[in-house]
Amino acid sequence: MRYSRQRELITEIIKGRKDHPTADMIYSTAREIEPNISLGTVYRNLKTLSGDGVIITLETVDKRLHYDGDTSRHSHFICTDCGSIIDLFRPAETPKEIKDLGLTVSGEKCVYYGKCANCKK
Amino acid sequence: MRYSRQRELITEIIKGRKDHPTADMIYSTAREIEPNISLGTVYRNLKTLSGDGVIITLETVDKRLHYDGDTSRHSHFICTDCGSIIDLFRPAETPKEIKDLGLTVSGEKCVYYGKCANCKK
DNA sequence: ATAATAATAGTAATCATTACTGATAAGGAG
DNA sequence: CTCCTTATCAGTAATGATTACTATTATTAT
Repeated sequence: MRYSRQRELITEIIKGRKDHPTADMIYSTAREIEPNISLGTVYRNLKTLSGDGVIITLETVDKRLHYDGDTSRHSHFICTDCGSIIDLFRPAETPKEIKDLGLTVSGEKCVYYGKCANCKK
Repeated sequence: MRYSRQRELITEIIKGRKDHPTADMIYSTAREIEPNISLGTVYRNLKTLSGDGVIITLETVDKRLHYDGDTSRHSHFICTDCGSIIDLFRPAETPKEIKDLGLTVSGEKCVYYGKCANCKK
């Protein structure tokens, strides 16, 4: 894979934030630094980076993909009221059932839904 | 909510199968019994049924929504080679961290990715 | 420096899902 | 049972995130 200034920028943007931005959010941030960067370029590189395990892709309740620069094993909580995504850094252990079924796990996405502390009031 | 023959049929179809069909798959099955049923009707009712907790909506790796008639608490394994979805009926327990953060869980979606026994050969 | 070809910018196309509209039918009131 | 209100429907158009395409640019091995 060749170096590209655009991919470098996109990677920096995702790694530099602790939330879970969409392609569009990354695109608008990228344009502040690289005004001619194309939305297609953002999408293409997000896909590449995700495929290479540099970032993580999250399918949430809205129909857009969200990206996470933190590739350490962790889960997510999504508030069904305000939509905020909260990291859970102490995820549950992988079900033993998987071993019994002869499956090999390469990744996991655990999302819990409910109300965050703020929205409970 | 009023009764409708169409919603009844859609519910029966989902509850009657053990896989995780898309709206389109449900639509084509429904048309065999109710030839004039509309795709929009299928989508509208799937959304309603999901909102009422009668069925579960799954966001998978392909970009279409899959539906699960089994609402008991369980997780899923998705084979990244063949795309098959396997039920895991002994899911991991919910992370204790959630309680510490003051979050209330109403639902969860845990998906594990990897290779199924068949594709490992 | 040059050639080969990844990667890009800009734009068009795709396609799952949603919205819209006039017609139909569920089901409560009289 | 008949009428009326309005949820639901069939059919079709619109939406919008993502992908595909193409001529151009830029990386990197030789």
